Amino acid sequence: MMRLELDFRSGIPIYIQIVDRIKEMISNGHLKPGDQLPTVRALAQELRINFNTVARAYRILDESGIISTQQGRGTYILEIPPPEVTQAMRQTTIEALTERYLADVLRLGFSPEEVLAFIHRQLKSKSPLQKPF
Amino acid sequence: MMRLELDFRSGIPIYIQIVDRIKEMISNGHLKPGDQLPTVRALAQELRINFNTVARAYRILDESGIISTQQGRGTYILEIPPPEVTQAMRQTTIEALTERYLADVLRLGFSPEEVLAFIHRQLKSKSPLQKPF
DNA sequence: TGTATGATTGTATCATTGTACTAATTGTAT
DNA sequence: ATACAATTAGTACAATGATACAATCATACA
Repeated sequence: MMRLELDFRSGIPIYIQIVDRIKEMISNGHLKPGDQLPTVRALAQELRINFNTVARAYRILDESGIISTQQGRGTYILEIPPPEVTQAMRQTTIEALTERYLADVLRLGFSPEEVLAFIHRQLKSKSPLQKPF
Repeated sequence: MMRLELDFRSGIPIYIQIVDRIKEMISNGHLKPGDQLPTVRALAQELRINFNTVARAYRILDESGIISTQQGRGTYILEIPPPEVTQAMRQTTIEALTERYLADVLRLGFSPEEVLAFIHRQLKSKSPLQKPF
Protein backbone atom coordinates (compact mmCIF):
# COMPACT_ATOMS: atom_id res chain seq x y z
CA MET A 1 0.00 0.00 0.00
CA MET A 2 1.34 3.28 -1.12
CA ARG A 3 -0.17 6.07 0.95
CA LEU A 4 -0.21 8.43 -1.95
CA GLU A 5 -2.90 11.03 -2.03
CA LEU A 6 -4.11 12.99 -4.98
CA ASP A 7 -5.91 16.26 -5.27
CA PHE A 8 -8.34 15.97 -8.12
CA ARG A 9 -9.36 19.59 -7.83
CA SER A 10 -5.92 21.14 -7.86
CA GLY A 11 -5.79 21.36 -11.62
CA ILE A 12 -2.43 19.64 -11.58
CA PRO A 13 -2.48 16.62 -13.87
CA ILE A 14 -2.66 13.36 -12.00
CA TYR A 15 0.41 11.90 -13.63
CA ILE A 16 2.39 14.95 -12.53
CA GLN A 17 1.15 14.55 -8.99
CA ILE A 18 2.24 10.92 -8.98
CA VAL A 19 5.67 11.86 -10.26
CA ASP A 20 6.05 14.49 -7.56
CA ARG A 21 4.84 12.27 -4.72
CA ILE A 22 7.22 9.50 -5.67
CA LYS A 23 10.10 11.92 -5.90
CA GLU A 24 9.20 13.12 -2.44
CA MET A 25 9.07 9.62 -1.04
CA ILE A 26 12.51 8.94 -2.40
CA SER A 27 13.86 12.18 -0.99
CA ASN A 28 12.57 11.58 2.51
CA GLY A 29 13.52 7.92 2.53
CA HIS A 30 10.09 6.37 2.38
CA LEU A 31 11.23 4.75 -0.81
CA LYS A 32 14.71 3.31 -1.10
CA PRO A 33 16.81 2.06 -3.99
CA GLY A 34 15.74 -1.39 -4.99
CA ASP A 35 12.22 -0.98 -3.67
CA GLN A 36 9.52 -2.17 -5.98
CA LEU A 37 6.78 0.29 -6.76
CA PRO A 38 3.20 -0.91 -7.01
CA THR A 39 2.22 -2.25 -10.41
CA VAL A 40 0.57 0.25 -12.66
CA ARG A 41 -2.70 -1.57 -12.22
CA ALA A 42 -2.46 -1.89 -8.47
CA LEU A 43 -1.67 1.76 -7.93
CA ALA A 44 -4.33 2.76 -10.42
CA GLN A 45 -6.94 0.75 -8.59
CA GLU A 46 -5.88 2.21 -5.28
CA LEU A 47 -6.14 5.73 -6.67
CA ARG A 48 -9.27 4.96 -8.70
CA ILE A 49 -7.70 6.09 -11.92
CA ASN A 50 -6.74 4.45 -15.18
CA PHE A 51 -3.56 2.41 -15.15
CA ASN A 52 -2.30 4.23 -18.21
CA THR A 53 -2.08 7.36 -16.15
CA VAL A 54 0.14 5.60 -13.67
CA ALA A 55 2.16 4.18 -16.55
CA ARG A 56 2.66 7.69 -17.84
CA ALA A 57 4.01 8.83 -14.50
CA TYR A 58 6.28 5.81 -14.31
CA ARG A 59 7.56 6.47 -17.81
CA ILE A 60 8.53 10.00 -16.89
CA LEU A 61 10.36 8.81 -13.80
CA ASP A 62 12.05 6.14 -15.88
CA GLU A 63 13.23 8.62 -18.47
CA SER A 64 14.56 10.77 -15.66
CA GLY A 65 16.66 7.86 -14.49
CA ILE A 66 14.88 7.67 -11.16
CA ILE A 67 13.17 4.34 -11.54
CA SER A 68 13.50 1.34 -13.82
CA THR A 69 10.36 -0.02 -15.43
CA GLN A 70 10.63 -3.46 -16.90
CA GLN A 71 7.86 -5.05 -18.90
CA GLY A 72 6.68 -8.22 -17.27
CA ARG A 73 8.71 -7.65 -14.15
CA GLY A 74 7.69 -4.43 -12.46
CA THR A 75 9.19 -1.06 -11.61
CA TYR A 76 11.95 -0.41 -9.13
CA ILE A 77 13.70 2.51 -7.52
CA LEU A 78 17.12 2.80 -9.09
CA GLU A 79 20.40 2.59 -7.29
CA ILE A 80 22.24 5.85 -7.56
CA PRO A 81 25.90 5.05 -7.11
CA PRO A 82 27.88 7.78 -5.34
CA PRO A 83 30.14 9.78 -7.68
CA GLU A 84 33.33 8.44 -6.14
CA VAL A 85 32.25 4.89 -6.87
CA THR A 86 31.61 5.49 -10.52
CA GLN A 87 34.83 7.42 -10.69
CA ALA A 88 36.79 4.52 -9.27
CA MET A 89 35.04 2.19 -11.64
CA ARG A 90 35.84 4.35 -14.60
CA GLN A 91 39.46 3.48 -15.09
CA THR A 92 39.46 -0.18 -14.19
CA THR A 93 36.28 -0.78 -16.05
CA ILE A 94 37.23 0.73 -19.36
CA GLU A 95 40.42 -1.25 -19.40
CA ALA A 96 38.64 -4.49 -18.68
CA LEU A 97 35.87 -3.74 -21.13
CA THR A 98 38.28 -2.82 -23.89
CA GLU A 99 40.44 -5.82 -23.23
CA ARG A 100 37.50 -8.14 -23.41
CA TYR A 101 36.01 -6.48 -26.43
CA LEU A 102 39.19 -6.63 -28.44
CA ALA A 103 39.84 -10.21 -27.45
CA ASP A 104 36.39 -11.23 -28.56
CA VAL A 105 36.46 -9.36 -31.80
CA LEU A 106 39.95 -10.37 -32.84
CA ARG A 107 39.07 -13.92 -32.02
CA LEU A 108 36.24 -13.61 -34.50
CA GLY A 109 38.89 -13.06 -37.12
CA PHE A 110 38.45 -9.40 -37.73
CA SER A 111 41.52 -7.33 -38.38
CA PRO A 112 42.44 -4.33 -36.24
CA GLU A 113 41.59 -2.11 -39.19
CA GLU A 114 38.15 -3.60 -39.49
CA VAL A 115 37.59 -3.14 -35.80
CA LEU A 116 38.53 0.50 -35.97
CA ALA A 117 36.26 0.97 -38.91
CA PHE A 118 33.40 -0.49 -36.97
CA ILE A 119 34.08 1.71 -33.99
CA HIS A 120 34.17 4.80 -36.14
CA ARG A 121 30.98 3.89 -37.93
CA GLN A 122 29.02 3.21 -34.79
CA LEU A 123 30.37 6.22 -32.96
CA LYS A 124 28.85 8.40 -35.63
CA SER A 125 25.35 6.98 -35.26
CA LYS A 126 25.26 6.85 -31.51
CA SER A 127 22.47 7.72 -29.12
CA PRO A 128 24.00 7.97 -25.67
CA LEU A 129 23.03 7.05 -22.19
CA GLN A 130 21.41 3.93 -20.95
CA LYS A 131 22.08 2.46 -17.58
CA PRO A 132 21.95 -1.11 -16.48
CA PHE A 133 19.72 -1.72 -13.53
CA MET B 1 29.35 -20.25 -14.66
CA MET B 2 28.37 -18.28 -17.68
CA ARG B 3 29.78 -14.85 -18.24
CA LEU B 4 26.55 -13.38 -19.47
CA GLU B 5 25.35 -9.96 -18.47
CA LEU B 6 21.97 -8.45 -19.00
CA ASP B 7 20.79 -4.89 -19.26
CA PHE B 8 17.34 -4.72 -17.78
CA ARG B 9 16.90 -1.14 -18.84
CA SER B 10 17.90 -1.40 -22.46
CA GLY B 11 14.39 -2.16 -23.58
CA ILE B 12 15.69 -5.21 -25.36
CA PRO B 13 13.79 -8.27 -24.13
CA ILE B 14 15.80 -10.48 -21.85
CA TYR B 15 15.26 -13.57 -23.94
CA ILE B 16 16.62 -11.75 -26.97
CA GLN B 17 19.65 -10.64 -25.02
CA ILE B 18 20.31 -14.22 -24.00
CA VAL B 19 19.99 -15.42 -27.57
CA ASP B 20 22.44 -12.78 -28.76
CA ARG B 21 25.00 -13.42 -26.02
CA ILE B 22 25.02 -17.14 -26.68
CA LYS B 23 25.40 -16.59 -30.41
CA GLU B 24 28.33 -14.35 -29.64
CA MET B 25 29.94 -16.92 -27.40
CA ILE B 26 29.63 -19.49 -30.13
CA SER B 27 31.01 -17.16 -32.76
CA ASN B 28 34.07 -16.24 -30.76
CA GLY B 29 34.69 -19.71 -29.47
CA HIS B 30 33.75 -19.25 -25.87
CA LEU B 31 31.24 -21.98 -26.49
CA LYS B 32 32.13 -24.96 -28.64
CA PRO B 33 30.09 -27.67 -30.30
CA GLY B 34 29.13 -30.30 -27.77
CA ASP B 35 29.32 -27.94 -24.83
CA GLN B 36 26.44 -28.16 -22.47
CA LEU B 37 24.69 -24.93 -21.67
CA PRO B 38 23.54 -24.24 -18.12
CA THR B 39 20.17 -25.67 -17.30
CA VAL B 40 17.33 -23.28 -17.70
CA ARG B 41 16.98 -23.11 -13.94
CA ALA B 42 20.67 -22.63 -13.23
CA LEU B 43 21.06 -19.81 -15.71
CA ALA B 44 17.83 -18.25 -14.54
CA GLN B 45 19.01 -18.25 -10.95
CA GLU B 46 22.31 -16.76 -11.94
CA LEU B 47 20.60 -13.99 -13.88
CA ARG B 48 17.82 -13.59 -11.34
CA ILE B 49 15.09 -14.13 -13.83
CA ASN B 50 12.42 -16.73 -14.38
CA PHE B 51 13.58 -19.97 -15.95
CA ASN B 52 10.86 -19.76 -18.55
CA THR B 53 12.60 -16.74 -19.97
CA VAL B 54 15.76 -18.78 -20.38
CA ALA B 55 13.70 -21.60 -21.86
CA ARG B 56 12.30 -19.19 -24.39
CA ALA B 57 15.77 -18.14 -25.45
CA TYR B 58 16.87 -21.75 -25.72
CA ARG B 59 13.83 -22.60 -27.81
CA ILE B 60 14.68 -19.86 -30.28
CA LEU B 61 18.26 -21.07 -30.53
CA ASP B 62 16.96 -24.60 -30.94
CA GLU B 63 14.63 -23.63 -33.74
CA SER B 64 17.52 -21.84 -35.41
CA GLY B 65 19.47 -25.07 -35.39
CA ILE B 66 22.16 -23.67 -33.15
CA ILE B 67 21.59 -25.75 -30.06
CA SER B 68 19.77 -28.93 -29.17
CA THR B 69 17.45 -28.90 -26.19
CA GLN B 70 16.31 -32.24 -24.89
CA GLN B 71 13.77 -32.59 -22.14
CA GLY B 72 15.26 -34.34 -19.17
CA ARG B 73 18.78 -34.18 -20.59
CA GLY B 74 19.83 -30.62 -21.07
CA THR B 75 20.85 -28.33 -23.90
CA TYR B 76 23.96 -28.58 -26.00
CA ILE B 77 25.73 -26.64 -28.67
CA LEU B 78 25.17 -28.51 -31.89
CA GLU B 79 28.05 -30.39 -33.43
CA ILE B 80 27.62 -28.81 -36.81
CA PRO B 81 26.55 -25.21 -36.57
CA PRO B 82 25.06 -24.47 -39.97
CA PRO B 83 27.68 -22.61 -42.04
CA GLU B 84 25.30 -19.96 -43.20
CA VAL B 85 24.33 -19.37 -39.61
CA THR B 86 27.84 -18.93 -38.31
CA GLN B 87 28.75 -16.78 -41.26
CA ALA B 88 25.77 -14.56 -40.76
CA MET B 89 26.43 -14.55 -37.06
CA ARG B 90 29.92 -13.24 -37.57
CA GLN B 91 28.63 -9.97 -38.91
CA THR B 92 25.81 -9.46 -36.45
CA THR B 93 28.09 -10.50 -33.65
CA ILE B 94 30.73 -7.87 -34.20
CA GLU B 95 28.05 -5.27 -34.54
CA ALA B 96 26.41 -6.31 -31.31
CA LEU B 97 29.72 -6.55 -29.49
CA THR B 98 30.78 -3.13 -30.67
CA GLU B 99 27.49 -1.52 -29.88
CA ARG B 100 27.46 -2.94 -26.38
CA TYR B 101 31.07 -2.03 -25.77
CA LEU B 102 30.54 1.55 -26.85
CA ALA B 103 27.38 1.87 -24.82
CA ASP B 104 29.18 0.63 -21.73
CA VAL B 105 32.18 2.85 -22.20
CA LEU B 106 30.33 6.00 -23.14
CA ARG B 107 28.09 5.51 -20.15
CA LEU B 108 31.18 5.66 -17.98
CA GLY B 109 31.66 9.14 -19.27
CA PHE B 110 34.47 8.66 -21.72
CA SER B 111 34.48 10.71 -24.85
CA PRO B 112 34.65 9.06 -28.26
CA GLU B 113 38.18 10.39 -28.61
CA GLU B 114 39.27 8.77 -25.39
CA VAL B 115 37.74 5.52 -26.48
CA LEU B 116 39.56 5.57 -29.77
CA ALA B 117 42.79 6.35 -28.00
CA PHE B 118 42.28 3.40 -25.75
CA ILE B 119 41.56 1.09 -28.63
CA HIS B 120 44.64 2.22 -30.49
CA ARG B 121 46.86 1.77 -27.48
CA GLN B 122 45.66 -1.70 -26.69
CA LEU B 123 45.72 -2.77 -30.31
CA LYS B 124 49.40 -1.94 -30.49
CA SER B 125 50.31 -3.99 -27.46
CA LYS B 126 48.19 -6.79 -28.78
CA SER B 127 50.56 -8.44 -31.19
CA PRO B 128 49.39 -10.91 -33.81
CA LEU B 129 45.85 -11.39 -34.83
CA GLN B 130 44.26 -14.73 -34.52
CA LYS B 131 42.22 -16.68 -36.98
CA PRO B 132 38.65 -17.75 -36.27
CA PHE B 133 38.63 -21.36 -35.27
C1' DT C 1 20.40 -57.12 -15.40
C1' DG C 2 15.87 -55.16 -14.23
C1' DT C 3 13.00 -52.10 -11.95
C1' DA C 4 11.37 -48.78 -8.63
C1' DT C 5 11.86 -44.22 -7.01
C1' DG C 6 13.40 -39.58 -6.40
C1' DA C 7 15.96 -35.81 -8.54
C1' DT C 8 16.75 -33.11 -12.50
C1' DT C 9 15.82 -31.70 -17.04
C1' DG C 10 12.90 -29.08 -20.46
C1' DT C 11 7.62 -28.08 -21.68
C1' DA C 12 2.97 -26.20 -21.55
C1' DT C 13 -0.32 -23.07 -19.95
C1' DC C 14 -2.03 -19.25 -17.86
C1' DA C 15 -1.54 -15.14 -14.82
C1' DT C 16 0.82 -10.75 -14.22
C1' DT C 17 3.61 -7.10 -15.72
C1' DG C 18 4.43 -2.88 -18.57
C1' DT C 19 3.70 -0.91 -23.63
C1' DA C 20 1.50 1.01 -27.80
C1' DC C 21 -2.03 2.89 -30.04
C1' DT C 22 -6.29 5.10 -30.28
C1' DA C 23 -10.60 7.15 -28.68
C1' DA C 24 -13.04 9.82 -25.37
C1' DT C 25 -13.01 13.48 -22.16
C1' DT C 26 -11.71 17.82 -20.21
C1' DG C 27 -10.09 22.51 -20.02
C1' DT C 28 -9.29 26.83 -22.31
C1' DA C 29 -8.88 30.37 -25.66
C1' DT C 30 -11.12 32.45 -29.45
C1' DA D 1 -20.46 27.55 -29.46
C1' DT D 2 -16.09 25.95 -31.72
C1' DA D 3 -11.67 24.48 -32.09
C1' DC D 4 -7.66 23.02 -30.25
C1' DA D 5 -4.49 20.88 -27.03
C1' DA D 6 -3.76 18.24 -23.03
C1' DT D 7 -5.22 14.62 -20.16
C1' DT D 8 -7.33 10.39 -19.22
C1' DA D 9 -9.45 5.98 -20.53
C1' DG D 10 -10.13 1.53 -23.58
C1' DT D 11 -8.29 -2.09 -25.94
C1' DA D 12 -5.04 -5.12 -27.67
C1' DC D 13 -0.51 -6.74 -27.16
C1' DA D 14 4.36 -8.35 -25.72
C1' DA D 15 7.49 -9.84 -22.03
C1' DT D 16 8.08 -12.14 -17.78
C1' DG D 17 6.69 -15.05 -13.94
C1' DA D 18 4.26 -19.02 -11.37
C1' DT D 19 2.74 -23.51 -11.41
C1' DA D 20 1.97 -28.04 -12.81
C1' DC D 21 3.62 -31.42 -15.92
C1' DA D 22 6.44 -35.00 -18.80
C1' DA D 23 10.88 -37.01 -20.07
C1' DT D 24 15.29 -38.44 -18.61
C1' DC D 25 18.86 -39.54 -15.38
C1' DA D 26 20.93 -41.42 -11.03
C1' DT D 27 20.74 -44.47 -7.45
C1' DA D 28 19.52 -48.32 -4.72
C1' DC D 29 18.22 -52.81 -4.35
C1' DA D 30 16.43 -57.32 -5.60
